[in-house]
Amino acid sequence: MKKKAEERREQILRAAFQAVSDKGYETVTLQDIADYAGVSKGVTNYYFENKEDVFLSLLEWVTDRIYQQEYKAVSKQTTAIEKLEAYLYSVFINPEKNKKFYKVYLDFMAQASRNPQYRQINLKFYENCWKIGRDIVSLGQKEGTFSPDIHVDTASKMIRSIIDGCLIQWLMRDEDHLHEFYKNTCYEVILKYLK
Amino acid sequence: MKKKAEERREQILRAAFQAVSDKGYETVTLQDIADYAGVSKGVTNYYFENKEDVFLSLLEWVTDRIYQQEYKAVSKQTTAIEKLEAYLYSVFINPEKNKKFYKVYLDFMAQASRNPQYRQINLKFYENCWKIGRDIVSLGQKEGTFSPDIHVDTASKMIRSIIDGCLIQWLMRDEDHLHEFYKNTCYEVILKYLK
Amino acid sequence: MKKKAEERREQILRAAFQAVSDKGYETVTLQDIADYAGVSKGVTNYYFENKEDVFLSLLEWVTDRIYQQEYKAVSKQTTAIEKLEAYLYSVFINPEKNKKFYKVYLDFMAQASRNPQYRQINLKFYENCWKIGRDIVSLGQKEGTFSPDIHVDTASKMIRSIIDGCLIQWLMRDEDHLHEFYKNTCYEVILKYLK
Amino acid sequence: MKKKAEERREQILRAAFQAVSDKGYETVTLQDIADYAGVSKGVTNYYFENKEDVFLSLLEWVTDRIYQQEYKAVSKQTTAIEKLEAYLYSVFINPEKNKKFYKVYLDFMAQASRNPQYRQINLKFYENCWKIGRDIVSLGQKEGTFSPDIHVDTASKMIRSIIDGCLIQWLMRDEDHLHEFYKNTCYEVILKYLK
DNA sequence: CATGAATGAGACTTCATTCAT
DNA sequence: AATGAATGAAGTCTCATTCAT
Repeated sequence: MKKKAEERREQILRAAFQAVSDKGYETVTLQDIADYAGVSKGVTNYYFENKEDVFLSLLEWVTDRIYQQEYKAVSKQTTAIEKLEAYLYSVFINPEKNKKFYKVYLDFMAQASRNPQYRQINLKFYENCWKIGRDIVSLGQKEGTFSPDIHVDTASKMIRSIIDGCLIQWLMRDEDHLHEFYKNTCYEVILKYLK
Repeated sequence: MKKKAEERREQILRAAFQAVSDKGYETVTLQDIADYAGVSKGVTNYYFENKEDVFLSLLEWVTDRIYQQEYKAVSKQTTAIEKLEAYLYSVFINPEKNKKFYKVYLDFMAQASRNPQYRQINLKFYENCWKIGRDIVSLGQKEGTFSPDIHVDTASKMIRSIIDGCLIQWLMRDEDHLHEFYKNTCYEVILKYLK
Repeated sequence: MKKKAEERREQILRAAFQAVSDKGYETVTLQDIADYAGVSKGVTNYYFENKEDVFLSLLEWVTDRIYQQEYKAVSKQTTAIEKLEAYLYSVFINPEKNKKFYKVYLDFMAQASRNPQYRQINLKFYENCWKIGRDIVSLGQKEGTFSPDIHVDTASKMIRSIIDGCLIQWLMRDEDHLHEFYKNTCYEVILKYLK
Repeated sequence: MKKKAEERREQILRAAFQAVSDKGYETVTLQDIADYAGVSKGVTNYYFENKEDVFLSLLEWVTDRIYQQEYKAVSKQTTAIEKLEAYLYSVFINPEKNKKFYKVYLDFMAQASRNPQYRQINLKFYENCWKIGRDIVSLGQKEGTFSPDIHVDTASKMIRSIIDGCLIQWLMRDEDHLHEFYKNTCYEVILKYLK
């Protein structure tokens, strides 16, 4: 029953995601994760090599999920503007989810700044995000919506930089009602840059 | 001699800065910090309440130092463009120093996402950065260099968001030679936004 | 089918013997034993009460096997000297097997020094060995080959002491080529003692 | 105060010796050792790298102490026979001490059979014991007490083999009153071998 | 019969903190 | 003012044992 095992792993990762978001990367214990998952302490070590393995798997799982959501949202739209908007609405999904993810993501980036394994996984996430950005910008240029002077690769990097910069600042300010402000302003800045 | 004590504290904070940058917020031990400072283990507990106190003091000290540098650089210039450029050159000082600071800063933001004390200190840093931004944008509007439609407060937030977003992405990519790229593109994006 | 079960137990014991020899009494896990036996983890607990039961059974099984070999070898000979020689050749069978057995045997003796159950099983082994010794010495005295002053019981104890002492020292020195030396010298010492 | 630290280490080793003798090499915990030493759990890790370091130090310490005792006892005597007797009396010191040491020693030999570090330390002990044996045998040959045909190096190996063989068998039989028997018979066997 | 998922006790180890010197 | 020995809480990980399938 490979299926069962895969479900179990995901159950644990889901619990780990919530636990890390609540308590922080280094503070969270395997016991915490087990508690969140409603399983016994030993289970985590049964499905994962060790704590680090849980975290690496978690980073991979969570960034992949985020990417999938973003990709799906963008795919549904046709014009560059629609796609860009869909992308931003998908990224700035809502205060609760953004908080949950960016808390964890900040933890992981802090790790990634010293640990190549985390960095590697994050890079894969970046590549995916950049790809979305590139596609939107290319399309916009073909449509004539965006300036032909913009360098596509560069723009894709900037789009994600601005997004992350905005959401991190928003998170640091810890005021849910500013979410709308950052979403809109982020969109404006990107749009102005691309036109 | 209050002076002596203050020097001692700074000696420890300087060591802590390097130690945290090298090893990470949670990984670093008081022993590490003592080693980096070339003092005995007990000293840290003598000059600081506890580990958390060291870290809070460190965050305050390091963000203040960064702000002072940025402020000084901007002050020396007269036109808005010159000031903006000076600001960015001061922020993107060089790969080594950016790496050292942003590693620590990511650690602290990860903490701040859950701990109000860190958040408070970071907010003070933000306020200072925003003030620099506001002054530049206001001046630019007075000069006629920047668009009068730009909302000054909003712009100041965005400037720092874009900066942090770029430097974090740069750090994650871990390639020193990209520093130049991010500095330049960051400047372009901001400029395009303000004009 | 009682037979099937008995075979299964022996299969596990054989695996346990190799596993303990390789990894050591306390280090070996039930999983190791299962792996060596090519069966699943649960099987061991199915055929044995618990880990201790495996080990007690193993000690009994392995000492019995050793004794049987020695007994058979001695039985084939007729004179005391021949029997003594056969005994020693059977004990000092070859470096590989001696190493395998004495590693495990040392482990068990270490246990036996504190646990009466192991001690009991080892005593049974001793009794068997002493019996072999007694028979040889008695025969030798009847033949006039060995000194009539030798106390038979005492001699039987000494013979095994010398053998074990030699093989343990040989094992500790970890040089296969010394096997010959210890076998020959052991024989000489015993012979000199008996004459 | 290097002295204080050295005393502390010895205090811990002494406690570890008793604890291992009582509970066994693998069964004993660092908590046990701390309890026996009357100190807190952390102390053991303060004075030793880890558990293995405690045990390696213990083996070294205990075998050295044993050797010193034996050496001193032999040194006091003048003739070969006297020295041999003194050696054996020193080795077969009394049931209590022999039991305590050989329990621990069996544990260590079991380890040594797989771990070169333990083997190395034991080898050093062997060399010392063999040296004592060699000196006695050489002297005996010079005196004309022992047969000139005996090979000195070989004899020294055998003496320790017989001693260890006897004491291990004695320990396995777990009857204090047999101590006298093994001591005497061991002496006889060695003497007969040397003459 | 056999499997292997799940449990949870318990061991080692690290380290912030205290405190006598 | 400074040291570093000592404490003990807490976390990770291993593994014997149980039990549903």
